[in-house]
Amino acid sequence: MPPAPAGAPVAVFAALADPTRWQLLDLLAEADRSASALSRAVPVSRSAVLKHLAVLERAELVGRHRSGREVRFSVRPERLAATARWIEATAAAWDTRLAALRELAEGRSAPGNAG
Amino acid sequence: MPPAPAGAPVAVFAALADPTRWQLLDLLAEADRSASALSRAVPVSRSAVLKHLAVLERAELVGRHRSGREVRFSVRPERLAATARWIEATAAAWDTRLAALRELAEGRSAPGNAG
DNA sequence: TCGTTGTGCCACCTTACGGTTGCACATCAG
DNA sequence: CTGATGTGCAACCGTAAGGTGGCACAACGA
Repeated sequence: MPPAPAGAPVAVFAALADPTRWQLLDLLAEADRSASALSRAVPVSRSAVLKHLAVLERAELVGRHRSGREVRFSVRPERLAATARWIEATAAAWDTRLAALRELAEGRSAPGNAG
Repeated sequence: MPPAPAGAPVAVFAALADPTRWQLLDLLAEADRSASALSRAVPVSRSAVLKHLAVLERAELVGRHRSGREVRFSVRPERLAATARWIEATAAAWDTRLAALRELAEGRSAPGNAG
């Protein structure tokens, strides 16, 4: 159990914090696409799409691979799964603290041996 | 299983996308504190702390309760746990798609019966 | 070859975000 | 009452983020 969320995957959260980026992830979850193809499916320009893709790539949420003259992007589920696990552990840590507090409030003056 | 991440908890991700906010969550995970107390523990002003808390509160990651003239803030693990579950499901959906694709690449022309 | 489509990048604009200071008002301790 | 501390705003500031258009060059198709 992680005692304290010292180094949170902030880059991943930041990447996930934009609705347009989720649109792109949505599209990429269906099928790999190029930046140009994506820009035709979302209401922003290719340049904007490219920037979003760069953010997602830095967060390791998407990958790229050439296919002829095209550059296809694809989702990377592992990073997302790892983040989910990390969050879960953090939530559990919070919960543990609150449960201990609740125990005190119950009136059980000596909850075992904690100092 | 969610077929597609249509409505992602973007507010939560945005709230989690700032290191200072994580500092505050860290502190609050230890014990409930007031905005003033928090501002003494982090290198930013009380106003900045207040703004961060407002963001976290909107994302339902923290809660508040008065204690005399003070307003104490506390972490809310459920929202975080729910987000973890949501991410997990999304990652699983991505993984499923990629696994199906991989199956095709394997050469198994008829992957069971999927349409 | 020539047109079309895609990439890679740059300069630019606008707004939201993280941060600050400042002040009026409430509340607790002496 | 008085001082100290805390809350609740509001005004303001600098920077980065999201978005745009444009252009040169590469690669595929007829």
